[in-house]
Amino acid sequence: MKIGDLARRTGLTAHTLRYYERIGLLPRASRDSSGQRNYDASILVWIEFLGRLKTTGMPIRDMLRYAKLRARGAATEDARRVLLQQHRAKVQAHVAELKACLTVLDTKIAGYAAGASKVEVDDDATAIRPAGKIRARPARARGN
Amino acid sequence: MKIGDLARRTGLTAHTLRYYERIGLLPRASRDSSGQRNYDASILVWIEFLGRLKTTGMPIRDMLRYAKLRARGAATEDARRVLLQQHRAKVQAHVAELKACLTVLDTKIAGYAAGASKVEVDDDATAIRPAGKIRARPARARGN
DNA sequence: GCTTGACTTCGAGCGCGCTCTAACCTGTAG
DNA sequence: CTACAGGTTAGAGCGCGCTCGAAGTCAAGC
Repeated sequence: MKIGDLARRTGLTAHTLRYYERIGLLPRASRDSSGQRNYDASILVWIEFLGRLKTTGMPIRDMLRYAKLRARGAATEDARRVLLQQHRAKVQAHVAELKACLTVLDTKIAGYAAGASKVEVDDDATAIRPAGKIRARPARARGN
Repeated sequence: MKIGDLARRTGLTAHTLRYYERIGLLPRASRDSSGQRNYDASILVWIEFLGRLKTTGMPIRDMLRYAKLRARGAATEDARRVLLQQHRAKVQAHVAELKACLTVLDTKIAGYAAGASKVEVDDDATAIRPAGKIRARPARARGN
């Protein structure tokens, strides 16, 4: 499979696929006689999984850590499981947060629908600092 | 209330608060005799709401559209309701997507936990292109 | 008077995740 | 032989949402 086909199948652009290979998210694809990438269909599974991680908000650097563990084989399965479990917890927390926001949105929408310039809609007095986001600045540590 | 206090109360930095004012997300704060911003406590409600929008993934340019409608008063309530309803739908869809991803994660984690290098964990053959993301490039239209 | 700390404006810089351009190469159809 | 589609690389550029630095002002406390 050539890069254009893979692009069509995954919904990513060829540019993005090359970019992913460059940074190590995708393994270096084998090349044909004229240097063009030739993909095995099995890559689709991996790319889809990457898509899930991306959808759930995992930053590329973390996907990269996972990818590198994966590349090192079965010995890293524990580490990978831990990584996914931590990510899962974050996603779950985020879903809960979103649901809370949804009810706030619903309240506000209901206010607009019912009130029609009769109720003071802009002041629903909920407390600030909703879920303990204490501004712990991420500390920008790099180093793979 | 001075900007530092507001920063502490909201969890945003003073830098960010000034930035928000600059771009129009926050109304221009009144200044005291020496030019320092003096905030009314009512701003907290608005900032919290902005936080909800941000948490739910609304881009700043959309918050800006909402903020400008809000600034124009009660006549824009219909438009604001529509805007929030559209956003709500997106958020709900995103939550559904995340939940689907959670079950995928769970499957994979379970595979690692049970298998321990006995099952082939890296090939759960789910179909690619999970939720009809057809690569409609956003079309980058600017203009407020 | 002097230091300290919190504020002001303006504008540059950054991290992220792509996205695109330029210049070039290759295989196939007409 | 020519045209064209689609591939290659290296590297620059972009949109987003901040984040920070420089240089200056101001008020309070010692």
